[in-house]
Amino acid sequence: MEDRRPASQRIADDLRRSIQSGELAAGERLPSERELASRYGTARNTARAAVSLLASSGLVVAEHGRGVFVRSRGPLIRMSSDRYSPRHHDDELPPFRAECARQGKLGRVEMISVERVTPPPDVAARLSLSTSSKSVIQRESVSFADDDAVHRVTTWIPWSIAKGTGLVRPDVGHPRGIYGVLEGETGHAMTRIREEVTARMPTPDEQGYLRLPPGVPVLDVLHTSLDQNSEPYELTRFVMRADLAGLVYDVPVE
Amino acid sequence: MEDRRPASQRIADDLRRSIQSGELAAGERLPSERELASRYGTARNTARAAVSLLASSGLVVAEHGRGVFVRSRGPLIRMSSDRYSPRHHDDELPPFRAECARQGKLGRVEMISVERVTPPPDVAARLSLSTSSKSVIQRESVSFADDDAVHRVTTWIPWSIAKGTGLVRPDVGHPRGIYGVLEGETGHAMTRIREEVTARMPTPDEQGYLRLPPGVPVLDVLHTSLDQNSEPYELTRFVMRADLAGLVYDVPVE
DNA sequence: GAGTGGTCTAGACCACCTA
DNA sequence: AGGTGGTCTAGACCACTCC
Repeated sequence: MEDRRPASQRIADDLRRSIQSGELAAGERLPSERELASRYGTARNTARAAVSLLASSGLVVAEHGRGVFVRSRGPLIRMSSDRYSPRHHDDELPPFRAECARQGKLGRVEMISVERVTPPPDVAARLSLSTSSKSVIQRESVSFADDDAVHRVTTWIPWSIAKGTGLVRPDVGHPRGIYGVLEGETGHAMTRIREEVTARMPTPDEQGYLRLPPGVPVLDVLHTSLDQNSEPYELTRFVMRADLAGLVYDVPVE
Repeated sequence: MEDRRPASQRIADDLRRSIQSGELAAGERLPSERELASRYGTARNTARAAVSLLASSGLVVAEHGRGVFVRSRGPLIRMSSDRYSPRHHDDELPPFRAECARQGKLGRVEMISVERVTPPPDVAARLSLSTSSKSVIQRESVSFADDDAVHRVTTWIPWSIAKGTGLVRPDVGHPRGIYGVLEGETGHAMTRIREEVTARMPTPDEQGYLRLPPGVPVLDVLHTSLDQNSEPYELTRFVMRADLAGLVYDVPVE
């Protein structure tokens, strides 16, 4: 009966197995830390270490005063590459809200700010701008599905393009949103997009405004729109909760 | 001089600030846990909790017996959507090794297994197969850049297609790899791809074979290849270290 | 009030690395 | 040998939730 593995890992492994086998179903409460400690004959801290291993890998979530619960993973909000397609120009709902509706959720977008700012270096580089002062309009918003913040969206448009359009104000007022304005009022039609996708753990402020439980990474998508001259005219960064949202690319092989 | 925040968080915040300001540069060692404890007048456990907060968000990495070090983040290995393009058919190096070379690294792929298996349900569904027994060939490999495991690749091909080709053996022996075989010997030409992208924390076995430090999420990409009849004929799952690799999609708006 | 997780203390011993 | 992180103990008090 050798047991070379540390007690905390043994407890964590036992719990993980119980979860994966379905013995502990999604939403169910784990034994309390004190219960685990006495059951395994360890100090409470040790049982607690085991639970926090599972928490930091996103398997369970602790609720203060209530217990530790198995996280449930529903279907993801899927941001598809065809969300910019002309096929969808006459849709009733914008892509995010349509996807939420498809899953029986209520989509909602909350505008945070619209400002003329100096672009961060990675943004300036992709828009072929010098990092000269206040050369872009920055629009920030947060998208919700049924009160869960799903992603934060930050859009940058060169001031030289956005100047004089409705894009400098929070309410856009165009049936097709900012892309409608960009095509209709400034003549930039989207012909290609380029999206650079990474994943990482959230920063503390992202944890804050997305209300992220520990152990949930974010998808970080840097989107560039190219116009009919293959020139970049708009950049958007999506920071998405990876446990609530995913990406789908459906593309031709060229 | 109010300090309502817990001491461990205060220490973590101070360290985070030092790192972000560059005061603690990438690769540098943090003060030891005992040093932090005495500096802040807390128990060692408290200082340790602070450090492990940073570790689980991927900012630092602990090395047993040596210290805790600020993680450096180099440029990512970028898997681009054009890696399947006919434009690259005559390239000297396959896409992964070419990308590594571009970054001065040595790319290498290690074959793990080639087996005839019963497909997992999500795979069977996308290949329009019943989950009947052993209906696919499964090929597994791990890709390395300079001794770092960057991603694990699992490919499934329906047995009805792979039967009788070189795909049932580990060494493929075609200049263009498995896609060359699929096009040349079975007549399935790739016309579209569909990639479903999510991110999550790794499972314990992924932590093992990718040698993942804590606090590093993985990108989980489920790739489907469609042939000239828009039928799926091959599926691949990439599980990628998100701190070493990213994705790039460069696609037309249709 | 009883039970839960959140934080903390002040020790201890072990495993690993550097010298 | 001495310093580092890894694990653990046996307590304590606090904050929150539920009844």
